[in-house]
Amino acid sequence: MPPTKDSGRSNRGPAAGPANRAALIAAAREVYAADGLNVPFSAVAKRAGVGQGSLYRHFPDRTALAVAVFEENVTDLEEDTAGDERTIDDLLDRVVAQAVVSTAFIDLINAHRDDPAVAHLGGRFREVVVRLVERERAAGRIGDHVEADDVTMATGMLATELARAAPADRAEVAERARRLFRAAFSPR
Amino acid sequence: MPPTKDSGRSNRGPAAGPANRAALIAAAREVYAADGLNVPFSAVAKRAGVGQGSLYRHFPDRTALAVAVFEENVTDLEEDTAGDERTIDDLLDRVVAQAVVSTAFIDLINAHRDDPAVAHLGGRFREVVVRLVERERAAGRIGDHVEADDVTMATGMLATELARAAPADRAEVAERARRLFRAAFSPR
Amino acid sequence: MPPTKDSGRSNRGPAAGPANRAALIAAAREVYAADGLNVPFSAVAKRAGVGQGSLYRHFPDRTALAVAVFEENVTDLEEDTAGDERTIDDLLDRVVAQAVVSTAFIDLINAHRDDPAVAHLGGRFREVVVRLVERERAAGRIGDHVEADDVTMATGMLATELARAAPADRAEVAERARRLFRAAFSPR
Amino acid sequence: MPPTKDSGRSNRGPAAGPANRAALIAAAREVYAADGLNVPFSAVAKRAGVGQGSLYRHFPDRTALAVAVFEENVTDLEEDTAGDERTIDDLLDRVVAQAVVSTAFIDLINAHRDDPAVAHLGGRFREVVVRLVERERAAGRIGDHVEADDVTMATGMLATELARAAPADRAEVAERARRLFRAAFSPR
DNA sequence: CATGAATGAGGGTTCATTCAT
DNA sequence: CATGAATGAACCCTCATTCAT
Repeated sequence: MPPTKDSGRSNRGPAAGPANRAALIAAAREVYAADGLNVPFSAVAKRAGVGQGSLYRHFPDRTALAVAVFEENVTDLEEDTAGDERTIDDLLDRVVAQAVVSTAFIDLINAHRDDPAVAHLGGRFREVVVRLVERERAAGRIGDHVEADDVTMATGMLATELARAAPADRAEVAERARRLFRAAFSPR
Repeated sequence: MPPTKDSGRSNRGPAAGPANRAALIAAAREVYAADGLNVPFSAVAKRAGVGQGSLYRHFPDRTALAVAVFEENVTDLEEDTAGDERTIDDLLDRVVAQAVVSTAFIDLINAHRDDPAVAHLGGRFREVVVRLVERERAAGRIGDHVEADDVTMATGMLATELARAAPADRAEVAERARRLFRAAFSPR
Repeated sequence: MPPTKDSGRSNRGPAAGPANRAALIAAAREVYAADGLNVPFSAVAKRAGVGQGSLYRHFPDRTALAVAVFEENVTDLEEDTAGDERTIDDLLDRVVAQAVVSTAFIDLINAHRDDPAVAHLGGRFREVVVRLVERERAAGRIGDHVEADDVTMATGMLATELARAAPADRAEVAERARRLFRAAFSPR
Repeated sequence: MPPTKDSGRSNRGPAAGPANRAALIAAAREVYAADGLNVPFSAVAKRAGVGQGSLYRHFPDRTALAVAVFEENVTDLEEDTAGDERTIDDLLDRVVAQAVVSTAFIDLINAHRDDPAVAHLGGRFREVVVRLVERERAAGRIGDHVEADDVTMATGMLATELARAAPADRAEVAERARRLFRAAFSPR
């Protein structure tokens, strides 16, 4: 059960902790984007150049890792939509850019809606959307029939559709989907 | 009278071929609807009351089985939309009723768009949509901006969103999504 | 996920089923006796020359395997004690001969006393003891204070003590323990 | 006054050495009694509120820890049986109270009978038993056939039987076993 | 042509042990 | 000298696929 030998990169010590955590999050992003959501969990550790045990220490399960990944996204998003200039279109832009990770998160949210960490994150995301919708409605850029939950749902659909498409088709898919939602949201 | 030995359920002989095929398709529908898309492939055989070998004989891989399942759906759909009374809303109704299987099919289509059987089936589905869109547009029930591919995409989004939702939430999700697409398609 | 190649001994077909089952039981006996109770479960499969999957098919968990092993012992025991000549000493002889397996069974019984298969087997064993105790008491070879449960407990203690001892010490341990129990059971 | 920075619980410095040692021994007692012998070794460190490294520094392996734990028991026992009033029954009382830890020790003794620390401890325990047996025999409370090794063996059997039993059954098991040994040891 | 057992690679998770700080 | 994160081998179990009967 101990490492049979001292094979290669050894214990870098506790100092490596935060770096490992960050590496794991980055690796998760890359691996999900490259190989989809069904990669072995351990592939994340391998990609991060980190032992299996460290992966489990930092993120006891898939959900925890997804939460960490998405937490960065949401934080970015909050900062980015803090000002008054952001629109729903900007939100969809971001979704397009993060489609695969977003889909992973949405799947996990649906599977673990009771997990408090997940719920909290979902709440933060919804807050962003609420603010955007209010602002856009006030500006008359979207119809009164549009609710925040409609935009949230559209966000999920867009992400999923992109994650599903072959990379070559993504631009076209994104364009079509966004036209669809623009039509759905526009004032009547 | 031929000897009818072994009237149990073992080897029912060659005559069982077509019956087995049908049983497998039905079983696939049930199993996917009940337990989602991640059930072991072998669960289909068990549910159908058929040996593993027969499953593989009839359907060499998951795609082949999904194609067979969806083929029945498309055939139904073609028959059902042959007349003049069917609308896009009716199409979405059917999608709602078959959400989980539809999602499976969509995933497989995306993963095997080169498989001729898949392509053919996709073509048939698209034909149905084209006809519907033409008719609805002629009737002035949808806007001129709506293309068949928009409806196809909406179909996939709806199915996926439903397959993803917890069973208890499906009614609400379906309602919201359909409102969204109605708004997107309505004449301006 | 499929066998990468056709590496070595391939599928011997369903006919190998019963033989595999028997081989697994025999292997379990050997492995437990040789390496104690903490061997990896998979070692049994390896020793039997059988795939992991087959082990799990025949015996879904450790308990099921232990039950099967001990079932043979109990059946033997029942047959052997059917006549009138058998004594408690003979029972202890058998325990000595099967010490390690007996210990495994006792441990599992204690861990899964609710498992019906385990309970049934325990009941059969107790029956044998009850018969022996009645007969011995009638013959005046043991005291009236001796209950079947005392003998059952002694049986377990003897087995465990032997399983624990180094092989070289077993004869001495067996001798001492049996003297101890003989003293405990003898008429006053 | 020296700077007492970091009064939390991190690195308490060299002074914590003996305290840690004692905490680990106490933790081992608790953890084994509570969760049995198969807890992760690291659980002891966690329970003691001490780093993994300190556990390994003080006790390089499981045996070393078990020896330390049992050493306290034996020392207590020696003190307690120094006077003239103690009986074998008192010894068994103590075993009952310490069943799980005793079992752990017995297993380790059997696995490492060559380890000098283990041997020494075993010797001390045996000394206690020898004294008790002599005294009890002189008092006519046990038969001449009883040897110290018989009592030692009974001790181990009792501990094991208790450690094995479900907590709810322990009282009954203890009662039956002690009756058995009393019968075995009583003068003829 | 059906059956269903056999196979074994692979992914999940745990935990003994080491070692940088 | 304490800390506690890092490591990775090992075990568990599942399930896709094959193939003797």
